[in-house]
Amino acid sequence: MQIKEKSFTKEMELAIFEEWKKDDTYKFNENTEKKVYSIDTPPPYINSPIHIGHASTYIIMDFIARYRRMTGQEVLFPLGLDQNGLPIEISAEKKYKVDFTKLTRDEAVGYCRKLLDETSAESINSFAKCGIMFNSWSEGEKIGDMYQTDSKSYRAVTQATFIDLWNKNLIYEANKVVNWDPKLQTTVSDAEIIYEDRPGFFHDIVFKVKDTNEEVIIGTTRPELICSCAMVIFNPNDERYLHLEGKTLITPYFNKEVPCKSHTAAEMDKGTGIMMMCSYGDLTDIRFFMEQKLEPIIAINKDGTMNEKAGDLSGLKIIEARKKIVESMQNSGLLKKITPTSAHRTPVSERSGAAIEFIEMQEFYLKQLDYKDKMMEIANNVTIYSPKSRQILIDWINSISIDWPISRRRYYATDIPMWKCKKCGNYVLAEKGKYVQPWKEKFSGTCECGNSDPNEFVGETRVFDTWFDSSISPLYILGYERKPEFFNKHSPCSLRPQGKEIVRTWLYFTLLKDYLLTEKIIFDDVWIHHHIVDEKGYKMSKSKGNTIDPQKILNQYGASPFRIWCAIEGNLDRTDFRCSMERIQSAGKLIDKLWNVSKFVSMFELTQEQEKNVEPMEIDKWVQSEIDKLIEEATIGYKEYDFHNPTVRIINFIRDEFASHYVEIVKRRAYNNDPNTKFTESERNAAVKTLRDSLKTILELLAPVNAAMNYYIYKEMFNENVHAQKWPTKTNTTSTIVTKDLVEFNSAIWKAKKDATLSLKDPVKKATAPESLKSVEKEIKATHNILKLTFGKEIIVEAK
RNA sequence: GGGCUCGUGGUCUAGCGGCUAUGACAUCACCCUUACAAGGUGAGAGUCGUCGGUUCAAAUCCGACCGGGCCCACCA
Repeated sequence: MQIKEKSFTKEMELAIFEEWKKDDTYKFNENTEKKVYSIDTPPPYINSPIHIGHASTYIIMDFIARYRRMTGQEVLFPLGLDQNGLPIEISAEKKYKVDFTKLTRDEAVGYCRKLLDETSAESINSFAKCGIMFNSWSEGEKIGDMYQTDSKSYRAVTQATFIDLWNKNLIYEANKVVNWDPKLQTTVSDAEIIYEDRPGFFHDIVFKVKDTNEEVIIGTTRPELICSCAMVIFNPNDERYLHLEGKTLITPYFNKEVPCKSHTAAEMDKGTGIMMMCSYGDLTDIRFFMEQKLEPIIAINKDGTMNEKAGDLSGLKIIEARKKIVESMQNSGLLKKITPTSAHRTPVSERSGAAIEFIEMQEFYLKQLDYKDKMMEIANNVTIYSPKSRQILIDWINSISIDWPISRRRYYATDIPMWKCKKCGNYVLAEKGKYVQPWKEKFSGTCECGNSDPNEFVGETRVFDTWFDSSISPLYILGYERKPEFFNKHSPCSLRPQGKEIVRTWLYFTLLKDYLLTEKIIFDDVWIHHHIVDEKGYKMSKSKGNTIDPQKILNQYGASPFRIWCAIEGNLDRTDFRCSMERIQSAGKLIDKLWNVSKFVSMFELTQEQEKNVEPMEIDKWVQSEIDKLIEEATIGYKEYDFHNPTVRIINFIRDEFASHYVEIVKRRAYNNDPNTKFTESERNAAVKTLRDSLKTILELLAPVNAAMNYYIYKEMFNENVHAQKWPTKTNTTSTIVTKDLVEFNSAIWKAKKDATLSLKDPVKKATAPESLKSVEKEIKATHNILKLTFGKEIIVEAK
């Protein structure tokens, strides 16, 4: 069919996306004999609409999926939605203006469900509008179906992995100092802590030496912790305090005796140079207490209030307690002065913004310290694109110092599947395969001690860290626990695509947990992407107001320019993309050429009879040999997740070689209606066949990126689905024409005509072309209307 | 504070020891040419972040510094 439309519009595109949703091409066939290429797509949080960073990275994943499908692989490209954890709860609390700590658990869970129902449709729709084709758009149990991490099925698998790890003796419960978020009332992992510069104040308070009554001024930022002070230290080189070595000091306000020692942890130029060690103001304190084998005095409760250890500060919140003790000490002269510190690095909960407190809690841990060497080996062996990102993972593994705390005291997450036997105090586990909620379900079974009375078991109320769920996504999508045969046949997962900022969380935890469960490196390849930043190179954030809504781009330009932009802007695995509407818009113009040249080529068709009667000329072989180079570059590039260089090459080829030179030269042969230059029927047919074959290959090569337009053209011209085609292979054609000679000669003619203010149709008096173009003599003479054409070393053009 | 990473015409990008540094977008000039004015042809625009070093030769290797980003960290 001939293409008539002036241009490819976003309306045509939307119609195609709707067609695709019904197209079996993208569905996943569980019983396939093909090699499976599985993509562990990052399940996005859908508590807010997807932003431009999501859109861009999923578009690149769609490139990968489309390319792999064409190479003959069965592509597993499922859509997952992450619906567990604190972000969901916080969004729900905000949106419905409720406080979960004041609700029943069922009510809290209800609000989360409500939020998720209201927001998920919008996100899913945005993906579709980008032309991203997942295997499925509805939730289900089949491989490739959309999944949600809060579904019964997913949670059952999460629970099963816990049961397995518990039985492997890899999980233990321990009373340890944890990072406590007093606002959310939960333990948080190191990965969920950020450090903020917050203003602080040194409070110079007065300690007294026990026997001499000498006053010692100590600077502290946490005066409310005086009650838990267990020692005072100064630097061994600090002559101001050397005489205090081994003395006993009396704390102010609480009048408790504490030892005074020299220790290198104290720095001479910080504060007053002498410091009190409390349990626990910060991580220094924790390490110090462990080192000195000091008994901690925990004075802060889980809810961020002081307890009875703090004397009359008991019951007050930390800030209130600080205020009270400061006022009181000021009045009694125990506090000399307050000076602001330079910005004070404060550990803050990433999710809630509350300052982290360090308290002791009973939590479950997954062993990871024992596996650091193994993890390092895995980090060194998994294939990472770009290889430079490997270092992020290695650095993180090196810095791990505690086991992974996997339990949380929140509501909307996977429930820990166990009960405690009231009789013997041991834990009993749920059976694998079914999602259980021990906090509202009774245990039916028998404890090792013989207890089988359902009322004699206490259901666990804690839930899992959200990374405990997300870290099994590659297992889940490959049917782990649910379809063991499929899983065994098709694991490990082919690709993990993800952002560099979650290497230490999602990537690390997945490699760790899935190794502990399967003893495999769970991924063949890991593709780590950088970020979409604003025009000036700054990170986009809602608070800065520099975010770009992908809907705006899609509504204004459609998906095609955006997809092209994702490819041509650079390699996202190596660099950030600066997002500008202007550049996205102009990216769209780059492929107008493909549309127009397709319109031209579609004017020519051959009958079956004519197809047999072709005699390629040298220029036909030349364009074929150039396309061979493109095939090679695209194949190598795409395989290594480089869509940038091949796309730029293909687009440039279409315009600078194919349209400008090949099409210009053969169009007279294709029309073959110039009485002065007649071609034979088989020469004419060769032109048409080469035009059509070349375009066909070009469309195939660019199909992963320019998915919709190429689909449209291909269907019109060749009546097939380009995305279901076999990836093109080289024809190994050779040509005597030197590309550079051809391009330079044509350019010289065009320039000469322009300089002589001639029309392109006007004749050229005489010209000398490079020797390698001798085989195209007839055609270049006709193309440029050259009256006298000779060949030599140098290009000479005499226009008039 | 430490580690990693990036820094190439106005903007983005290729190159990662060796011809006059690749290409795009934007800018300017001219041009309707049997696909294309949402186009074509051509032009201008860069001391390859800065400063040193290695080399016959450096955008490319090394060091220091500056700037962006990510990650980590015990400053009372």
